[in-house]
Amino acid sequence: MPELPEVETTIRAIKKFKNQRLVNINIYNRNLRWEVDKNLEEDSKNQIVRDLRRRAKYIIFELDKCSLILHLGMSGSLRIAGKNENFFIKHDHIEFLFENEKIIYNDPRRFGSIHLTKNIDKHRLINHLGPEPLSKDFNSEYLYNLCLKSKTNIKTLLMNQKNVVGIGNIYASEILYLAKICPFKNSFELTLKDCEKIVRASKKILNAAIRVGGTTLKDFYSADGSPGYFKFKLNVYGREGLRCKNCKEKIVRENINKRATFSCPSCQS
DNA sequence: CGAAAAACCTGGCAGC
DNA sequence: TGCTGCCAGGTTTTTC
Repeated sequence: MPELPEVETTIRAIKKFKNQRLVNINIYNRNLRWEVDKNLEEDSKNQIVRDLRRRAKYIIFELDKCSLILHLGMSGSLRIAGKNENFFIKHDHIEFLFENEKIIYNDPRRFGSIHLTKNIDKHRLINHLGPEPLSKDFNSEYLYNLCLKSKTNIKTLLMNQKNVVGIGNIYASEILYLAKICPFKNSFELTLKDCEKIVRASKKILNAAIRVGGTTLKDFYSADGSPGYFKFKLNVYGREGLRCKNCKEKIVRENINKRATFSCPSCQS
């Protein structure tokens, strides 16, 4: 479910666990995207959370001696509960126990993952990632150079985490609509000006989504239980057949790499 | 090498 | 009320 804004929203909701002691971890199902390491609980328990941050779509707990890397996959979410609350929901897989409360990881499709590492920058899930879209490293010159070298379409390029992180299927459509670029456009045909529009649209859309707590289509909720309201600001995603808010043309839905892709055939070229 | 397709899972929904 | 097939917010692995 979660793209950058949803992960960022989740992290903000659990930020209060920074400087708290991670007393222990309970794992009820080790069969996630990858099997959870046997030593993970033992090697991470009884340490202070020194920092709690996001890298790409990963949630990272910086502990005293190591880092925990958590990914929510397509359907994962966190929720906060009282330490002694024993209210289990189907697909609860992991509990992070703190002094007074716990964080529960739930994930129906089990595309998520958890890893423990001593050197996070060298970890295989982290070391190949591109720049953060909200950083200065993601700028029009950078994107333009990538576009020149790539043979694929611009939507696929934007969703490739080696190029830029955090952009998934929903926000890719929204960003390209705002930038007035057709998602099927060959990246090598884009101009520097086009790249500038895409970079600006990316930052604008992601920031706007973070501001309202992400996008809740059906099952995304922040760790404090609140939904995201960006659904009401979506311009194209899920709006096939409806009128473009700009030109009144009908929004179309097409597939790129088997993923639903939404655009206005009149505004985007 | 890069790009496309398959793979990992469960649940919900449309259609028969 | 089943059953089948398809779709879903992601990313790695395999294949071409």
